[in-house]
Amino acid sequence: MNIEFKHLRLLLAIHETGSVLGAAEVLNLSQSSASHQIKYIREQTDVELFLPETRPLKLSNAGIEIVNSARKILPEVERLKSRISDYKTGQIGRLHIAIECHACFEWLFPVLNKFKDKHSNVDVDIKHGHAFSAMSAMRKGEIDLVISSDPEKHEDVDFHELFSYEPTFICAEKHRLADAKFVVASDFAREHVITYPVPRERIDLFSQLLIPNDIKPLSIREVELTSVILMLVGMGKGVTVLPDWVLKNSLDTSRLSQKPLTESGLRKKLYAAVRTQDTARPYIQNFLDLSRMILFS
Amino acid sequence: MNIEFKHLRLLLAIHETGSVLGAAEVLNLSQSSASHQIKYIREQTDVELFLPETRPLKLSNAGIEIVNSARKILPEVERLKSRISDYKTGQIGRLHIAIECHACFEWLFPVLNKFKDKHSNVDVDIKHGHAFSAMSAMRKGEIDLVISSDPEKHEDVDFHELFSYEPTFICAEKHRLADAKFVVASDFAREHVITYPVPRERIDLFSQLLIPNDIKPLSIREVELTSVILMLVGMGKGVTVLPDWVLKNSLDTSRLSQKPLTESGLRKKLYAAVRTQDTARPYIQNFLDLSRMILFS
DNA sequence: TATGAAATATTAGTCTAATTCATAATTATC
DNA sequence: GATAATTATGAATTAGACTAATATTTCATA
Repeated sequence: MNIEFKHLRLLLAIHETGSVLGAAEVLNLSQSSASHQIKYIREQTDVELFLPETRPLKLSNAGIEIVNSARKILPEVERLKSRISDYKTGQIGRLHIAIECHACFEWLFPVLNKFKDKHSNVDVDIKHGHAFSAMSAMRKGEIDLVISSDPEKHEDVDFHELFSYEPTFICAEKHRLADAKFVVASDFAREHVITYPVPRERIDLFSQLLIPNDIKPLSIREVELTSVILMLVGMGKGVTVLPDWVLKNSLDTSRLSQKPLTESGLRKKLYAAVRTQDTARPYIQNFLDLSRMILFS
Repeated sequence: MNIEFKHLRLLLAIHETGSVLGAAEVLNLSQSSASHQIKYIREQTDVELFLPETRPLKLSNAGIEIVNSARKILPEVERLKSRISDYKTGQIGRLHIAIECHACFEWLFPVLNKFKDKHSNVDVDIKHGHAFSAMSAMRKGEIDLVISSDPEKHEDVDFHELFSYEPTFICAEKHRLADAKFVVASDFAREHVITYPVPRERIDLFSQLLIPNDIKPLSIREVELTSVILMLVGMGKGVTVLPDWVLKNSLDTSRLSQKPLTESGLRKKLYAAVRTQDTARPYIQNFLDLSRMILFS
């Protein structure tokens, strides 16, 4: 037994207009075509669809069954079509984000708050557990955007530059390095370092300075929250390296001193990676715009 | 934008098998056909359905939207098909009954009780408010079966004989007519008649005896319930005429006397009218069988 | 970076089936 | 009973769905 959407639409239209001719007009069909379709449905279902000799044409109980189903099915199809349209215009969608850069939470949260105002129908989430494989997870469709500081080349992935930042040395204001013009790698050999509990290679201080220069700090203490790191540093429990923007949003910077790393200072860029097929999506573009602006607002 | 059931089925199969080829095999399609269909869907929707370079093939967020809709729509279609099948085999259906004969409730209720045991999925109901127009209401599809004692000729309606019955005179056992061999029309001129609150023409006593002979009883009292009529008759408040079967089911017949009407007795037949297109339906036949047997069980 | 195997895309041709026009049949209405 | 309106049918046309053959792409080896 084969039934198509058009048959459901036709029966529904007949039910509503009370005639085959009227239904045909509503559906922009010829009367003949409508008649043929009805014949086809009868052949397929082998039930009487109408009551004989009634005008306006009335449906039999079996016909009513079909119309009832049509009333469930057809709106669902229309809903699907409009969801596809909404998807194209970027009104709906999914934005599941993975961040490789731990300090990025500091600016990501305000960005997402603004984002949600505009795109209430976009499913926003921050996904953990993709630390190493964020890029391949994105290519597999598990996540939609990766915040990363080192772009990789992939056919199907676009890297969008967000902004550049400076990893800076931070210590207590009474620290021995608080008055230095800048800090170099060897300085860390005498320091207790406080940093995030993530692999060393993903921390600027290590990847940019300590590993290349083969320097080991006196100790490394791992702390999850940026504000707690700053508090410990302020108490003189150690020093840290964080992006320059972090102190901008910190409540209490009075007891902290911020210095460039190396004489010329370090520079890093932050990127948002999205699938090429998603790059043009309006809400993606909006996310990029918001991210680029957030540090200057 | 046009989407057909087959497209939903295909995307669902691709999602489940993880490849176009696998989906094509499941759906008994050639690989080429499946590929063409995908192309068509992409043209229609203008969205990317899949993530590039993933094996097993993964759906994009838009593709997932479609699959989600497919999971709602396709089962609904299957449900419709199986309802149509059930309808053909008589497992489901509607049996909305109108009765012209008021006393028929007496045997109709037990019939329907038995009927419901066998046909739990048939929507059974007794419809009032069609007293005059029951036949045309049935032809319009508002009801499905009419219990009637006078068949009319209609192209699209079948009358099925149920059983014949005898309208009989009933009075209290100490009534002056309690010992008569039979009762004739003129006898009623001296009687208080108790009957149903329905138009006279639809009451056997009037249509068969009193109207043809132009006889008027002393009074007419209208009572809804058969058992109450019998009680009043038993108390000597009047006499009545009811089908012979009524006393069979009555609890207390001891104080009542039952007599034929006219020397030869009256004979009437009861019919069930159904639309011709419904006559062959299994549950209709079963209803007819049960009705024919009920008075002899 | 070649190479072969597997999966997907494309092309062109065939065939089925949907639509339409013209017309017939039916039904309603006066 | 005649006429108008509606529905059904037949034949021709058109559209489009399927397949086979082939090309292309992708993947995993070497």
